[in-house]
Amino acid sequence: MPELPEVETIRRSLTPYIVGKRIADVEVYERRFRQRIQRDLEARLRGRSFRRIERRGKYLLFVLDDRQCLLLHLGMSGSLEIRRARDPVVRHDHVRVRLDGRRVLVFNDPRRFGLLRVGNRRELHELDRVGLDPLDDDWSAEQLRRLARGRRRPIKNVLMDQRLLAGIGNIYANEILYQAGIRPTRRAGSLRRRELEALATATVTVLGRAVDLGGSSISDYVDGEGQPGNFQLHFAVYDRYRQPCQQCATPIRRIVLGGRSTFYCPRCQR
DNA sequence: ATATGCACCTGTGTGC
DNA sequence: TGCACACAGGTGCATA
Repeated sequence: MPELPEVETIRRSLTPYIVGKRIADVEVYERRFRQRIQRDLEARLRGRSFRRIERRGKYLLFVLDDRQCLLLHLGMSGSLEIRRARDPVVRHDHVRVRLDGRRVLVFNDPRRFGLLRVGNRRELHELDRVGLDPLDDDWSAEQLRRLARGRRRPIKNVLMDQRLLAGIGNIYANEILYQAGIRPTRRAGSLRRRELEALATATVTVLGRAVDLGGSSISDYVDGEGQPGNFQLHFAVYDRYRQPCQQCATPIRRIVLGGRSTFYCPRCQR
């Protein structure tokens, strides 16, 4: 579910509830994830305080006061929400972090594709493999050119490769390519300088706009306060198979690329 | 280097 | 109603 804009929205919405707060207690109800939740996760968290929340691509990093960090990935269906400590535990609530007082941070994940792990930064090697963040200040067409040069893969696959660019998933790859007027199947290495510039710009504008709108809520995504996002109201192509392109009215096409549904306008994207 | 398929899971929508 | 099936925001691995 969550891509960069949703993860960033969650990060921002949780920050005021989390930063400076002490962890009064931790309850784990389910450890069977793709990567099993550590046996001593509760012990490592209990009594610690949160310094800040960082984001790297689709990962959230909760920095604690003892050089340890809680690394979290929401996978396909994960959510993080602040609730009242007395609220009932519901289906697929797997971890509850009780903050002092009446609040609790709840990790809920029906499909259990998420990841939750405590360690110091060098132990969290998942982060070694995440690429450039397109919302960082140093992101540029020049950077994108380096990533695309010589590659024969479709540009959409390059955008979604987390080792190259961090944070872009299926929704935003489709939307960014539409905004840039580039067909998802184009070989990355074949893009002209002007196209790469348009693509680098589209990356920033689309992701930025999505963050401003609180991300996309298709069926179930909500931020840390339970609020849905609104970017789904502005999809140009994603999930719009056969619907008219908003610029030229040509029906949107759907193909499969890298096993993922891919949507584009055959007229506006060349 | 790259492409494909599958595995990991549950939930939802569709057609019969 | 029930059932089978396709598909879903992600990632990692095995195989070609």
